[in-house]
Amino acid sequence: MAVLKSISLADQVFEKLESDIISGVYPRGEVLTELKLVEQLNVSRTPIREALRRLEQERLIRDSGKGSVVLGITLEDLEDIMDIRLRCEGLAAFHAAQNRTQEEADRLKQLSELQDFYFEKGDYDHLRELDDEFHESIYEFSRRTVLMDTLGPLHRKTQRYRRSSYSIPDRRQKSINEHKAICQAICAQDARLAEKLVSQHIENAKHTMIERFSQNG
Amino acid sequence: MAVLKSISLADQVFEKLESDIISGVYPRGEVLTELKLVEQLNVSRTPIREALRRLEQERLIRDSGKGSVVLGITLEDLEDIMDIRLRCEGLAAFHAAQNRTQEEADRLKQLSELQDFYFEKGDYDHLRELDDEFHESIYEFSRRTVLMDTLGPLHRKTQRYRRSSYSIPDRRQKSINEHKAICQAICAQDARLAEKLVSQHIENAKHTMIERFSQNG
DNA sequence: GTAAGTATAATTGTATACAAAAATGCAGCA
DNA sequence: TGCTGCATTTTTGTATACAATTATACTTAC
Repeated sequence: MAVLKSISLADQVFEKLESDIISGVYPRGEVLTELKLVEQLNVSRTPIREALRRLEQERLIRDSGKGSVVLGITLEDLEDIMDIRLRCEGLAAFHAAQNRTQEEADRLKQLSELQDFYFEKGDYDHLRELDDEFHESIYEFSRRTVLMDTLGPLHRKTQRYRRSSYSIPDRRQKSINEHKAICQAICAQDARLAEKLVSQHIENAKHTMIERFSQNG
Repeated sequence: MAVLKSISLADQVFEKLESDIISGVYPRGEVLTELKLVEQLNVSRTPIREALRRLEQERLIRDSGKGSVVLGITLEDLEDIMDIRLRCEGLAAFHAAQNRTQEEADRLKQLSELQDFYFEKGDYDHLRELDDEFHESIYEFSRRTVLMDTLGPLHRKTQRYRRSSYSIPDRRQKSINEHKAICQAICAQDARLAEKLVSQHIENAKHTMIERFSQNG
């Protein structure tokens, strides 16, 4: 039978806090003390401390000497994150086009088709999840650990903003089409084209996000 | 009197291990167990565990279930690191040129002049330290936390390779001159020029490093 | 001699205990 | 009333204790 790997409490706490900070459950400026988290999460301080040290390393919180201050992702952060992705994510696509296996190419094609399906159905939550998986897959298929480890966390940090920008019908349609073109380039192992298309895709996504959030404040 | 901030054991352990892994004291593949580190470093498991979790987050080690396996920085990693810096460090310089204070401009000018001085003296260890500080200063002066937090760790991870490439006289001289030009652009608040010069500088540095290490293996 | 099984070691995960530092609050006194 | 000083509480840093799991080695039976 399949052995389910038990995930440690420390990992669970990290994942929960990371997700809650990125999604805004804990707003910027909120102070997290170890004791409060012990009560909220019903685990001892040890796994909580390990999770906090990792969150610090990701700059999602800052140690203030008296509790950890939530930093989260500001609009300026978002702008820089998208600037970095804009410049580097094409590189991941370049390597992915070169290093992908046939199974991985099929998987990408499948993801692209599923996006069409859920778009027709109007299931936009599912659509956004597929968007996440599409980009994470490109990192993974590049087989470059530095790119994966650099772009992965940056991508995850855009979650809250991405969710919102997916509510714009026009952008939604265009994004799906861009994914389709990227998928074709990677399947055809056209590394240069894949690189160029991904850069353009991120550029477009950046402008949509920034415009949307610059208004709302 | 000046109050010396006491650094926690966990931070000390992290800094020592990070430095030792990056510089190659612990070679790739070596297994670090908590108990061994307890004996070597004479601290309890708690601070050691916190340091290990942070090193994992930086992908300098990997948890194997039975000890932490040292990953370190491979030549492929170096190539990707330099590719990312090549694309993004100019952006940091762009913001630094716009956001620098007068004191920071002066500091940069001072660093550049010190490099001339130690070059004349033939003190190349000191020269490399100044190189480090020059680049870290640009990240800092950009006032962009995402860029600082992305480029800082990547830059630090090149340390071992950088040290060695500084032993090439020709590159040493050119590097100093490039720094001087970058410094002038930032002082003149010419953001576009600073961006371009930094990109070229990293490109040159990358080629020197890769060439040098591709031979030696 | 080999294999199986059991006892033992090693190792990590989690909780708790204890210490030190800093903040808080309260009481007493001017 | 307002301030000072001490006690209390809060909070983190560090060490240790205990549990669970897995690897190791030894012993015994065949």
